[in-house]
Amino acid sequence: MPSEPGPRAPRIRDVAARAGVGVGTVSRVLNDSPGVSEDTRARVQAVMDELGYRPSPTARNLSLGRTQTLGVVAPFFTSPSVVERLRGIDDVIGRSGYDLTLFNVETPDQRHDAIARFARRHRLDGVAIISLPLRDAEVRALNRDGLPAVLIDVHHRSLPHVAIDDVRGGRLAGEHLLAAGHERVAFIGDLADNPFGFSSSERRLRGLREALGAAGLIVADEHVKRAPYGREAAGRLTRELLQLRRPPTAIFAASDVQAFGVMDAAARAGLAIPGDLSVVGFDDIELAAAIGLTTVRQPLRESGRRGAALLLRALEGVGTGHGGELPELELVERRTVGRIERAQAVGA
Amino acid sequence: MPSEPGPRAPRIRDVAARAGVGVGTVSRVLNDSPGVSEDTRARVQAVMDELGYRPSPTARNLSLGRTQTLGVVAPFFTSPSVVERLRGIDDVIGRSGYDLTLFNVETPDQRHDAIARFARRHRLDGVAIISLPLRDAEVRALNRDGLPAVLIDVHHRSLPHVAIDDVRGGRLAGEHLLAAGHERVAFIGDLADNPFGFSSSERRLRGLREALGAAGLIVADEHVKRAPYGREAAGRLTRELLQLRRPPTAIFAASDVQAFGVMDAAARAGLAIPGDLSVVGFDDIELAAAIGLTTVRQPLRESGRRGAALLLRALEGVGTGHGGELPELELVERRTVGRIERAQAVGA
DNA sequence: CTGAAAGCGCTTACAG
DNA sequence: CTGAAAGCGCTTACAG
Repeated sequence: MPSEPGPRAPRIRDVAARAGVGVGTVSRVLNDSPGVSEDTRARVQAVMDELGYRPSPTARNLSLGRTQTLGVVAPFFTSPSVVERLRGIDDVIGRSGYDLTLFNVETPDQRHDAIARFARRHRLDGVAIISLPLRDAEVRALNRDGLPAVLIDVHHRSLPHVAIDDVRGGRLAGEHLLAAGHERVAFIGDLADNPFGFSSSERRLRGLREALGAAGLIVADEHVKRAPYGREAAGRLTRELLQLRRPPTAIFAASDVQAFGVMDAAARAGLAIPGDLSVVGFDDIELAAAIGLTTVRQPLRESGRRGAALLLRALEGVGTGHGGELPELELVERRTVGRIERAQAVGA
Repeated sequence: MPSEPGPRAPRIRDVAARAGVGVGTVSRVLNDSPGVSEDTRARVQAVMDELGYRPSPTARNLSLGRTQTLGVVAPFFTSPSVVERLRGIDDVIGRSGYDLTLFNVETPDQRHDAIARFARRHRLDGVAIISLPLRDAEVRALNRDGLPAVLIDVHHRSLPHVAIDDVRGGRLAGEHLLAAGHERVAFIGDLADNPFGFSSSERRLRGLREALGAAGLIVADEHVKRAPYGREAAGRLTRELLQLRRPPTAIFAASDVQAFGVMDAAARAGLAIPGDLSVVGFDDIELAAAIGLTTVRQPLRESGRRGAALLLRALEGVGTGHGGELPELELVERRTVGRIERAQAVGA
């Protein structure tokens, strides 16, 4: 232990005694409640300063029936895109007086734990859930407990949420590739039936198919590859694609992290990007720019901000409004897509 | 609001009444305390299940004088290296029964806020502080309040901490570059006198100097550049270095993120890496491998695990033991360092 | 304007 | 083995 706890911290009653007032009065100056003469207020304040008094949030919360802390449930909270959303959440929660408690979910079990853990609003005043579609039973539990909740990166008919149009994002990627002359486009994404219920990957694939379809093209079945989220897994899928008799000329990855896996595998296979293979990612995380990855930008940080703002509003009992429109998705053109006819490297 | 709060959640007294026992007894079965007949225990348990009873952590904590939550104070908690450490912390705290509250520090003000906010152990049972050297007054405040604290990525003579030998890390980078024939090695790091007090950057520079010094070489003053942490800033410094009359043949960056800035600037300047310029980073964050960056690996995630374990031990009142030795630093050779004599690109 | 008291929902000696 | 009661440190009607 650093040292002896020392004399116990002063409580409200110590302040009251020393100031010669009742605890109620101290509480009132603490809370800037009206009905305290300027005189006593000053005196009490002085004693608080002198004693270095700090009210106990725990006691306060018990009395008030709240916890003053908000939870964030996120799968793989250390993945770059989740981190960006977290940053957005912190932008607004950080200065709100609420504490932020993290519930990391990396296994289906943890998912269950997390949700059970904050149930009954005994622990949290509200919760933001990132990228995890909720089951009906879970939504009912939240409602039953009156626990305000918002969803980020997930659509839901009865809960406030902020989400993007993934299908459109996939279409943007497809159209860009099409414009560059690609006709054999592959897709690398998450498992369609993953234990967390992520579904954005499939929607992005749908968008890609729509874009190609509008040009009379299809995404060949052998060109659609799925694996658990991650860079290595994406690299593995890429190797499979490259060994096909008719390998794709371009790969659209459901996330930048997966796109990096593609680039990695291509490099190891001795392929130049974009000379031999083009790749488009999704997210536009910070490193995409550094690497020069062409990708579909989604407003990650802003989604966190909106979600947090929505949560704060729900806390005040303001309707279940949805997040409003997020900034549009856009394709950010960098250095990983080459024109297919000329078969020559573009840019550096 | 999702819906009406519904009937209020059952309290311990409701369970007691329905089970025909006193609240003390319910509390005892709740806490697996001895001295409850198997009979009553079963009966009480049944009622708890029936009512869906969940004890209030707030009330429990007030009664017990603890909060059951641990804090993590981190600068830029969304930077890759901090995220890795957080992940390590979560590895061990996640299954400990403690909640994790985040205090993000991106400005000197926030630093002050964070430390004031959890003072007096009213809010937290313990705290892990990442990369922020503590001032003496802050350490005294922690001690006075009896708030267990551990430091990660910071050395301290009286607080449990886990840190690496940055000087040695710098030396590893220098020796590797030397072995490849480089004699004009530049350094890009954080501001020596930054508002947060980071100091690892300077120690890494010292190590670099030692290595070159041992070979009778020096790091030219004009080859030492510092800026606030970040990719763009590192890119800016790189451009300055490249415009020198005698530009360096290699750059050692104090972190991988900064190394990416170097690579970015080099690419924009039309320089090939490692053909025209070599670069060595520090950290070995996940993406370093994807990009093929040669770097000094430090055990980021493990540092979080050790720090958290230390904190847990401090919570149990077990001495202030230091983190023990972390896995050794090692230089991970990839594709960004070329041999200087032959002046030819190495690898792909 | 201000104090005494009850209440928030637990835990834990203290007596049976 | 078990219950009644005090206590954790606040807040907030309720009476002055």
